[in-house]
Amino acid sequence: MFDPLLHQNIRSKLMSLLIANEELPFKALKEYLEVTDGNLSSHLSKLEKAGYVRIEKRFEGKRPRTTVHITEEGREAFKKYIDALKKFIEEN
Amino acid sequence: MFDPLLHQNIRSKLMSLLIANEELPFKALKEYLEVTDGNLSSHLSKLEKAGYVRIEKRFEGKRPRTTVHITEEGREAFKKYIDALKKFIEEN
DNA sequence: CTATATACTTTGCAACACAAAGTAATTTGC
DNA sequence: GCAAATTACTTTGTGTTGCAAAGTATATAG
Repeated sequence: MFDPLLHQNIRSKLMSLLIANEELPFKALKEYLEVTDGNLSSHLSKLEKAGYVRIEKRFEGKRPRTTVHITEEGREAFKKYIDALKKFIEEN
Repeated sequence: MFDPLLHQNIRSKLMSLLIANEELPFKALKEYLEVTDGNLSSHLSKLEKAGYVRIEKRFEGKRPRTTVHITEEGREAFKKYIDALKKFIEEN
């Protein structure tokens, strides 16, 4: 079984972006993924709830600045997911 | 974007089985995939509606015998999907 | 000082994934 | 030989998802 949290279009790409970039702002993710604000927000909540990402809210001057970071748990889960995909591909 | 019809746990494996076996009976699929009848039935309908599989109902003696076959369209879609996965993996 | 923009979150809803119940024929036990 | 269990599915019901639209709150522009 592929981790159902990661075997999903937006979330698999989101995690991939977070692996490559230690810290990504909400807006950047939104643009890379071409999703609406609400959609991204709900996917992030789901990943956060699972402990795969950490969401950091701080202020830059007076504007809110939400950045997303992958956690160790998220990194491991993603690695496992990629390994499962590799195995799947080898069989096909 | 991964084909959302194929980027799903049960359906990606189902299609993989159909690629490897020219014809598979309902029951065999059910056992390989470890799903309930209803769940398999609905996934098959979805794939059939998309033109990815052909569902053949014939009688073996007097018992209904439903077998599932991949279509040319399904084969192509799966190939594209696998290629997309490969690309994704190479980047990760 | 109203109007537009930025940066999100909450709400609402259609589509989805799944199991449980239903249907129909068929074989088994007594 | 007929009730009970099995085979082979389909339909129904329901909680969960995925998504966009609307909402909130502050900030900048005209």
